[in-house]
Amino acid sequence: MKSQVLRKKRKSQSQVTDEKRLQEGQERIAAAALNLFLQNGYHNTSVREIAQKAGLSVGSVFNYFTSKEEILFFLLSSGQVRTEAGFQKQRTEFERLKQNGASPRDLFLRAYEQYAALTDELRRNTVLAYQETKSLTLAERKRFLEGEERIQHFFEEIIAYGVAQGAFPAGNIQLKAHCLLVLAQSWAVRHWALSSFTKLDEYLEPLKSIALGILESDSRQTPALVAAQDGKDFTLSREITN
Amino acid sequence: MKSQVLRKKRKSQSQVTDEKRLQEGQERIAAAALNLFLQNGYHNTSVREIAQKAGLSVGSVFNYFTSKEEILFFLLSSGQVRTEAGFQKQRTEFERLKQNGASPRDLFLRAYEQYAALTDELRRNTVLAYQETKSLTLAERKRFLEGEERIQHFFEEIIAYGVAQGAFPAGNIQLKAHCLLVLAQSWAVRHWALSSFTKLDEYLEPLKSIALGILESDSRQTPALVAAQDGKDFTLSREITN
DNA sequence: GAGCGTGGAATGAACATTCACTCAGTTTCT
DNA sequence: AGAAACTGAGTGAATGTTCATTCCACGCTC
Repeated sequence: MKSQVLRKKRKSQSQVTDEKRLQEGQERIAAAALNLFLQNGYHNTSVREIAQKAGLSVGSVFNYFTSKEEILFFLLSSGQVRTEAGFQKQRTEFERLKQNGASPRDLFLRAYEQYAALTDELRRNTVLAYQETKSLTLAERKRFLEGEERIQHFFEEIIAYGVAQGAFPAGNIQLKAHCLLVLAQSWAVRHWALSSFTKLDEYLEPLKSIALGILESDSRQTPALVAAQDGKDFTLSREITN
Repeated sequence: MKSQVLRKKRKSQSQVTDEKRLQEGQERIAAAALNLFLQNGYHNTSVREIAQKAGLSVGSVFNYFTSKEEILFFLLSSGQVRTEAGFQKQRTEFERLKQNGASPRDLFLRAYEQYAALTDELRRNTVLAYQETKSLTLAERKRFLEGEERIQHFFEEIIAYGVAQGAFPAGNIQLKAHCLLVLAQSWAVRHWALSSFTKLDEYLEPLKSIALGILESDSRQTPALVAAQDGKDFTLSREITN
């Protein structure tokens, strides 16, 4: 089990009071921590290492953050905040373009480009989030998932709009939105497998036509199954569920 | 930094000698550990908890594994081994079907189904692998990535075959294979976002037509960009690279 | 300008806790 | 009885956090 109970209010003594200095210090420490976390993982990184990398003493770190955990929060939620900001921007632009009579296809492409740019920019935070959610409180974890859900819903909306306009065939909208998000995120998460792409744009360009392909596919019609022997015969052992 | 140095040879005393008993014990402990690791993460799980869940004392755990880390290795590489086994099976069946003159489309669908079944079966191991790679030696980490690369190459081969046969349009094969794998894996990794699907088959059926859509799309032709203001204007701050 | 007082910030040794791992003794099996 | 397996209190190392002390920049007084 774990602590995750007492999120104590900031200790009275010895906090850095100057707001600007505090922020700068936090950014500095967090930047050092992000590198170390990505390299070695949260739990394999000691506060001493963070302090050293940030050019501070151990004690000072705790003038800027009340706990090591808070550094992780800071990193993850700053990613979250920026995602949210970008998302809001997308939303308003979407409405604007819609009013201007943009085609569903263009609406989608624009939104998808923006989303991809955002995940690219926050690539490192995203990877960290995926790897370290287990180190979060349940509540915090939920918040993160909700953020992503909101974005997925947004794409579902865009698709639904296109369907309503007759631009895309009907089909499982949730599934399509899921696929689109996953493919965009895979640029961050599975970067290593995309050796032949160096810049986001190189990846995004061909991805866009794939994405359009997904939108235009009718995922209700199921392709014929291949007749073959039982596909599970390489099953080896059961797993215990809890 | 970390330990990850001394992979000591098994201690002389008090190991479990009976091979069968040893294996059963390991499976039992590993199963308990997998649940805990998935629930709380590797580092937030103590050996005591594992022992308790497995119905053993702490000491006994160390009769079956020489370290906590070894339990993690066991879990990850048993997943790896099973993936590899399934993969080999796929490969031979692929050759067989190809000899029998199966269409590229059917060849692909069959392989994709099998791969999806495999990732579904090993869902929990896969998630663990994604979350805990940071706890591995560099060498171990590399091994895992190589395993996945091999599978991606396999799909690239299948696609290339289809292209050669004139069944699929040419296009960026690496990218397509990447997308296909990511979508299949997302069933395991992003399970929570697929609330409306309860069984793999429900997900796989519509996914197959999406996958075929990807294969049949020509990802070289780029869709027109939407004219709009700079898509990066919600950039907020730089990240430090190391 | 020299001396002094003040308080915010930095420091790192010390503390407390957690936890992987050991081992001497006990139980179970044959 | 003897071997094999199990047990759990004990050990030591690692590490998050604290806090008494030091440092330093600034303003005040004479």
